[in-house]
Amino acid sequence: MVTIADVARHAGVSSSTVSYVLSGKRAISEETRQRVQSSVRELGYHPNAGARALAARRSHIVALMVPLRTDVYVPVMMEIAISVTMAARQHGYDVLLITNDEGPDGVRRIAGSGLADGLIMMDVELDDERIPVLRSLGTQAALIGLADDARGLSCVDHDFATAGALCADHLADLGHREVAFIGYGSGVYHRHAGYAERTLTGFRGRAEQRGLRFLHRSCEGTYESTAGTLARILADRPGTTGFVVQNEGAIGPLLTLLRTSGRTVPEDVSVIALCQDQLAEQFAPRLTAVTGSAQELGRVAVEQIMRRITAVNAGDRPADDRVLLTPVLTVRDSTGPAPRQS
Amino acid sequence: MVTIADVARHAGVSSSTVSYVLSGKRAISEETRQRVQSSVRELGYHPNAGARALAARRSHIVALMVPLRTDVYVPVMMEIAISVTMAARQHGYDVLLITNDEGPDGVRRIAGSGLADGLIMMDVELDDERIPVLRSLGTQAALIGLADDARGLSCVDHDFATAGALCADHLADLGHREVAFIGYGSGVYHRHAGYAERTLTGFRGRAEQRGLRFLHRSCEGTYESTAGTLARILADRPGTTGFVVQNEGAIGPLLTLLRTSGRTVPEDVSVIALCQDQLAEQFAPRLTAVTGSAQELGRVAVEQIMRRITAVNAGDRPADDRVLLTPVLTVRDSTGPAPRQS
DNA sequence: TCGAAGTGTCGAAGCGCTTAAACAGATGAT
DNA sequence: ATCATCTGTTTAAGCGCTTCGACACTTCGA
Repeated sequence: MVTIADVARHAGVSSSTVSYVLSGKRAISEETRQRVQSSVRELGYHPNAGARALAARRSHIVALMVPLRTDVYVPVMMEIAISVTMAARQHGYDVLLITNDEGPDGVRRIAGSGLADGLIMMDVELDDERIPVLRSLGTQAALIGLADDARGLSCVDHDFATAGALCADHLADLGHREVAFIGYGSGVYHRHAGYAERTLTGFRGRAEQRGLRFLHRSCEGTYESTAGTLARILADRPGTTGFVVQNEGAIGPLLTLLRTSGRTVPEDVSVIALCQDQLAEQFAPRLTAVTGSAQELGRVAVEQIMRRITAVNAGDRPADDRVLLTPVLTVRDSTGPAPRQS
Repeated sequence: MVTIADVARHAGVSSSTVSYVLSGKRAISEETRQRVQSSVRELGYHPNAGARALAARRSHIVALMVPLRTDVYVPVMMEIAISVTMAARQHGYDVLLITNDEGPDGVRRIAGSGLADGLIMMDVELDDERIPVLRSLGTQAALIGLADDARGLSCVDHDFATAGALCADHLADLGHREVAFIGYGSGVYHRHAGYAERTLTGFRGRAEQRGLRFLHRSCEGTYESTAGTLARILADRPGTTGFVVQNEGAIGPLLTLLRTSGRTVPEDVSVIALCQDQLAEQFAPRLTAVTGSAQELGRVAVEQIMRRITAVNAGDRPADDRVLLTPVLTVRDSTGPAPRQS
């Protein structure tokens, strides 16, 4: 193993000089810097992470707490995890993966051991028991999602209310009058009312403004439950011509069911999905969809946590921050003008 | 921050005694142990990770290198990542997430800095350039997937050949004579011939044994490409009554296409998917599928890496290990007896 | 009764790094 | 010429933990 002392010897300087070259925390003459850097390269030196963490009291690691649940669309979580990892690397940080099931004790463990300098939490519940722990330990954290009480932390999320509103606008613009919103199963609403409810609220508000008659039905995302949901909608409102689908699992079944019931998309009914573009492109017809970038979510969370860590390190109190990312509606082949009244 | 010295003072012993209580590496009287442990609890002591890593030369972290690619079914990767994390926790280990794009330098960085005691690599290519680096650095590693040359490492994977064979057997048992295998896009075959080719080989071998006429067509997994693939199959072999689908993205489109072309599943044609049970259950009809457990994959990889780390720590040479997990065929509603000759 | 072996605990060195403080030498103002 | 200032480098003190060897005490066989 190559140590900083080896590099120092090789470059003919003291080890503190090597340290200062690497951290840039003191002025070093150009000539010395060059010499040290080439020694570093030549010897293949990598600072020992443990020693660095111990001496500097910073681990250069952020922890990412991911949910175990599978009712949220999993590829999105993976995309976030990966974008967090890559964004963190840009700052010289690595990412430690922690599962949600460790709960508040997990937070205590990570903070207590100094394993991570900060924490990014996904799938935060509105009244999450980890949040008070975070606050009492003074641990720096960024949430992906919104918490009830976000004092002492930074948050980032999609602007789901706007996403819902965009759906309502698009259908109204196309002349639809009766529309249905197919949401998540009731579990999701009860738990982290976050995105599910915010989308619905945004949709409802705009739908009312635009004079749309609308229906909201929750749906578990299986074929059977989608069939049941659709049957109820069509029984209650036979004139429904527009569908907004939030549950990714319900999309495929819905399209199949509409087809078998003799309804053509988009001539007879329009369908908008709230899902990733990649998924929207996979169906036939390709779906008009409203999406926010999952990558961006991860990137912003990393920026937030880095800003907090930097502030603390400079002796400042980190500023709380709250970012909502604006979603985008992409028109594809599943939405069209409302059919003429029959 | 609570240190080991605080605990020692509180319990009225020396800090080395506390250390031995916690590690169990020396005999400690029952009475002292109790006293120390209750001090630990009372003070909420967590050993400082950096100091521990520095002194013991073990970080208690394993790195998990995940692919950036999205052509592999993403939820499976997430499931593996999570099961790795949870299994590692059982051994007192945490998991560091590294993206594939760091390549061999990533391996050097992790090994050189002592950040991780071992490495679990997913999505290994047959002739992966990280493997020689691993070997030259003496880094302990476990692969999820099989490499060309696995000397010096442990591997675990599904037994895809058996999975393919199970598909052939099931269709043959049901009396089908002409079957088609819908594989991945050609990129997957060229890159990590691993699972794609092994499945196909297993299928082909058994199909020949059982006297099945079969066709293999690659497919990108989009609606359009599935449509093209199916059209070609039906043009080349109009009598095809059995389908094996490996590309998860092609499943939905295939079912839709079969339906629109007037073929009923399973009365006219049988469909077997090579995919997770969860996904297989989502379609209508629910699909007969062959699967191995992704969780088990992660668990075994962790066991392997732990065994290697323990061996190295004891001064032994770690034994190479290679595990293939046996897949299971679950019969559901998408396969049935071959239709009578018309 | 004595030495050997075993048991339980402690002291202290050291893991590889960061960083405050000291220091040497050059530069400039007086 | 003298002192203050600045620049670039070194010295040395830890960071909190593990672990080796030492030590005190008990137990046991001869």
